[in-house]
Amino acid sequence: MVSISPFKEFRDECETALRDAMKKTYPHISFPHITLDFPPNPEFGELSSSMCFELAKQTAEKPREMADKIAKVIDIPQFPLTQSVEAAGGGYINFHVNLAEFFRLTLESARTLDTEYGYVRADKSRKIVVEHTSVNPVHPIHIGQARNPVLGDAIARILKARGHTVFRHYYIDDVGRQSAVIAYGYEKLGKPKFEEKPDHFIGVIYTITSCIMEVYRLKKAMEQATEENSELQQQLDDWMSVADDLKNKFPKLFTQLLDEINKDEDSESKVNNLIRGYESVDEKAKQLIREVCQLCMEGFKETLNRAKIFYDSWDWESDIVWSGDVVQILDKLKATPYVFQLGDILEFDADKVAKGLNLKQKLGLTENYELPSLTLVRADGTTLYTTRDIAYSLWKFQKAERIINVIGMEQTLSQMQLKLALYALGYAKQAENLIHFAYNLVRLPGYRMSGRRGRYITLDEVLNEAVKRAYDEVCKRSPHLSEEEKRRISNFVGIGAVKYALVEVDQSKPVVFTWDRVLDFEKNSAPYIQYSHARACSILKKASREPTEPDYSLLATPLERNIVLTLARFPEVFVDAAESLRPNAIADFVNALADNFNKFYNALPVIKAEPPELSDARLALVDAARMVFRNSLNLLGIEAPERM
RNA sequence: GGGCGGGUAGCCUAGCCAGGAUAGGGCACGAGCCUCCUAAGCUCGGGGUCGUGGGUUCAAAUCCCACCCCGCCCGCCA
Repeated sequence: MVSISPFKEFRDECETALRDAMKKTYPHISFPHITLDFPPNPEFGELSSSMCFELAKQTAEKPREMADKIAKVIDIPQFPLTQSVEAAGGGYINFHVNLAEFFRLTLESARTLDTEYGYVRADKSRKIVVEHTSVNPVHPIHIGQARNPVLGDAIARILKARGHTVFRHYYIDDVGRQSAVIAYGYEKLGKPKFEEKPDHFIGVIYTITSCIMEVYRLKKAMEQATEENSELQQQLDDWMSVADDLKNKFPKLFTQLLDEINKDEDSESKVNNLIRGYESVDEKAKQLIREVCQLCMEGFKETLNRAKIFYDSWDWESDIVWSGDVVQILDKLKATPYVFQLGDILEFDADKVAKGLNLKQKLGLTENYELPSLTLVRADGTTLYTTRDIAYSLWKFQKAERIINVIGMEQTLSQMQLKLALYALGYAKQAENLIHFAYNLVRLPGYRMSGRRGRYITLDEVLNEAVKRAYDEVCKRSPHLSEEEKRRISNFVGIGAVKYALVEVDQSKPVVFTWDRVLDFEKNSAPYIQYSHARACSILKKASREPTEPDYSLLATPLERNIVLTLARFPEVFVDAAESLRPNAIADFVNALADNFNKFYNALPVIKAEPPELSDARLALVDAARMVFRNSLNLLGIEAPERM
């Protein structure tokens, strides 16, 4: 017999047993749902119910008396996976699994399903767009942003394994002010050719240009201020110190850009002209901005490919604008009662939608919280990011029935406004299927990373350092390997370590970046898990035989029990991770498996175990563990190596 | 001021949605383990007011209320 979810078979047995027993012993008591938990201690079995504590209220009995009665009437032979049932403690009902049967079911299921084991298909396969990364092409991807592609890629992989058709989209935000600033700087430098990685060079130009312009703007504002303004002064001081940094780091570029920008009477309006020109398909602006963005994107692709993160679609924001979709959506919005003119600008009344359609509770908002309105169109007629995102979202909904936007939690409000705009337009179904997967920031100790200020550690640097550190480790541990093999291993170890560190923590928690954290090659890290997988492979390779005559009743140690329970639960963990969008649940799970496996590895022989039936049973166990390591790591986009 | 998210040993973290038996791990620290399938490993040890105070409950890290601390958002930025 093969099960797609072995532990669930046992769980279902326990549930059926409890229902049957309740019918026999307490036919008149109603019990809406049966809860089964993992007991804290192996002596309490593998599943346990505390339902008697609750139900005892309806009888006059003590919970323990009820538990005794219920346990007594359960007909064990009817349940092949169940070894015994007993009442315990103050009123628990503990179920002990029939281990030999359970080993057989779990190991044979894994063996049969192999690359599919654990990947429980959803009842209904959906088309899902996962939009992730979408880093603006104005500076290299930094480690703060890198949490996005790693999480997004894992989510896409998990949903695909769940049986959905997943499209991974990258939204290239080339329409806003930032792209215009970098394009402006790039042109001022005479569209230089450069040797280094394009996104890195563009990041420098962007930061310097943006900084010079910011200093100008603030100085001007100070001059115009009638009285002393300490806030402005503070901002100016801040940017002046950024300018000093940049001048020291890039003296030639800085001076050159400063000179060129000085030649313009009003750099601000030049940039604004670019923004306007780009939106209205001015050929020169179009050519210039596309060129810069394209260059930067080449750099991104190089980095992301290296991290084994791929996309199905690269969506240019400008295409959405130029196609007329944005204007069309604006017209439709104007026809609703939720848009109003405020001076020269057009506003969207998000609160009115929430109130009018009675959505506040549904959106998790308190009734008296007033949602801020959203500016749709600037006084100069250009649109804003979220406005364009409305059109983009509807465009995505042409491809899929559900959209998951992997976007930082600082954009919660605008994502909410976006959703409300869909409601306002009458797309309630789409609005409900628009999911903001919000993740918390990655910070450097002491300060937040800032692209504009050039304060960041790039993903490239982190990957390089990780691979380098991994290389040193490989040389230390496996000096006999060929140079090529060492390089190959250090590559997947280093990159795996970085990805694992970013996916391991619950997405709602902030992560403070330290090298220590990311370059951890010990327990609770990708290398630790990869190593465990490699160990399993190594045993199987050395054994070089199939487990033809396993006797699962010989697997009697707690170490073996723990492994099989973990393996059997993988499908349930997977389903939860997929349904709740919690990739870190997979990371947690596979790390726990590695713990169990390494303890087993250390304590018990496999190949040399006697009798051969025990050796075969252990081989089957190791093989199943190998598959679950591999299948778990696949979900996280981390390589499962056969040796390292 | 309002909204959202977070607060679990020196540091990091799981468990919280669906309340149950002794709050799991990891790092760091101390003591051990390679004639034996890979020591990126294993064994043992100390280390906890689960932010604070109330409430609900037979039972609260978990649910409710209030408060405190940290972060983010409330822009004609994205």
